[in-house]
Amino acid sequence: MLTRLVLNQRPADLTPAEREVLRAAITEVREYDAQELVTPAHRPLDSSVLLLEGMMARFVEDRRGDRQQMVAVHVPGDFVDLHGYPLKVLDHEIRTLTPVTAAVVPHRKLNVIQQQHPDLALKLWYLTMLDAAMHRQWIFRIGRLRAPARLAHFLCETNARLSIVGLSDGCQFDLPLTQADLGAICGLSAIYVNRVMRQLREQHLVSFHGYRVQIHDLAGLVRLGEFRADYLYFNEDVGRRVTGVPPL
Amino acid sequence: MLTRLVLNQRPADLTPAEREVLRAAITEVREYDAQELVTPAHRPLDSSVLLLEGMMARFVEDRRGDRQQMVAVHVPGDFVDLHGYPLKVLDHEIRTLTPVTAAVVPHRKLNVIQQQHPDLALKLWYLTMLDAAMHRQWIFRIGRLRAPARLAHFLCETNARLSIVGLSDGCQFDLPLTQADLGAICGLSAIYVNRVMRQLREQHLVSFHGYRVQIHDLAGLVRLGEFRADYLYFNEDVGRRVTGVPPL
DNA sequence: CGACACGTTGAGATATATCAAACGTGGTGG
DNA sequence: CCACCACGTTTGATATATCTCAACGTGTCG
Repeated sequence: MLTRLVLNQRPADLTPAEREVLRAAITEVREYDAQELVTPAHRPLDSSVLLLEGMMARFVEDRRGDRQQMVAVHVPGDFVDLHGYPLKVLDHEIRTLTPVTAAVVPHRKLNVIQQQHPDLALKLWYLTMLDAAMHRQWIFRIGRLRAPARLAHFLCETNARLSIVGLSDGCQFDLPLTQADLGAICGLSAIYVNRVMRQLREQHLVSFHGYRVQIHDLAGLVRLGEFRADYLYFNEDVGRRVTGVPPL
Repeated sequence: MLTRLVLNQRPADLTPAEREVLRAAITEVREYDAQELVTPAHRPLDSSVLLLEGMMARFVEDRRGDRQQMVAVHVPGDFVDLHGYPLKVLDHEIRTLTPVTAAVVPHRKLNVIQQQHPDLALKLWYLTMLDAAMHRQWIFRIGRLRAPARLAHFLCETNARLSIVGLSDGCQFDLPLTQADLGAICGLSAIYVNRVMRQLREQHLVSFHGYRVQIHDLAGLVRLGEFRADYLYFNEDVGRRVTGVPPL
């Protein structure tokens, strides 16, 4: 089912009826190439996209437009630009990182949900608040952590998010990002990302094979990145699992 | 009127009837001292606060709890922890920076709005999306800008936000933050903030007298900080004014 | 085969942090 | 009234993290 992923394993998980309402709001499923612009900045929007397969990201550009800061990475199950529904116009752009399959939900359908399904509407609001919580951790990551910890923190977050949608087995997952991308995420230069990744490898925390990440010491990575899973608002057992606490 | 400030000068400004509904949801007006904890992290909440006078801020703590990253600063008119309504539990704490007057809105009142006033509920959602947009610019500021530009960007944002609530005349405002606070905002050490502030002063961009900021060259500050006001979602004329574009 | 994107390494430049010390300032208690 | 303290600011000297430039390797794809 197309909407099985949304809010999965969170306290505010959707009811079957709500899933059905949301599913019915999808008018189209679209395919995108890698590196394709999905939502431009500063243009009025009339629909939002729900990511089914592949990865997408959001970018804030600086004045010259070359050096971009990534402010969010999206995995399957994310309602990528749901915030475009209340905002109408975005302050950043959204692009695919890989080939993508995504469901389109027109804002007129969301209007109906907002008017007639207040409980579901609240859960959609909640969903956008999860994004905001992740934004705050990105600020913390870049503002307070040194480069190795930044990478570690990002890898922990990504591992956790991929875990609950079945795209990480808890220590191994695909991460289709170049070192330049990781730099745009962590506020580092691509070259320094390279050196820091080597450090992490030499400390036997993670290794990288092509675009595949293998975590060798999750607890160590969590410690280095000062990662706490609580801001992802998973159910408790999930939170424990993704921070390397062994199951009871 | 207590709610006059909310969403003021934005396209989604409240109607008089909506203002009245929101005003009626306030059960109490509370006073706080400076540096007081208003909302702890990781505790269930049952009300949110609307800031009327003074300034507040939100903090994400690192593992040791000493070095904190500020992720948001709040000025009068901000619905500081409205996001606590959908989230129920916060991933960060909220403290006052100055003595504060704030209105308390219980979540049970927000439930009624969510159920019975979908248009107003959407505007409240919108309000939390403005916070998220500011989070994204904080990420950009810390991730892509050098220290002088970070300070400049933050000062531009704060000047703009204070302007629309009448607390800046466009080039002068009170900013009750220590240099250590500015460091916690910009991801810099307090000592370096001091040196960078001197640079800004020597370039005749801004000067500081106690806790009063005077902007001498707004256009220059905007350029240095690569500041664009669009993410604040003001009406157009306001946006032009706060970026130093002279009135026609 | 050449072009191109990405990864890797080295050397050197620069931005920022850290440590230490001195200086104001306002408040507080004697 | 003074002595004192806590707190914030300012400055200098030095350490460190990170960036930039340049070069080279590798795989992929036309």
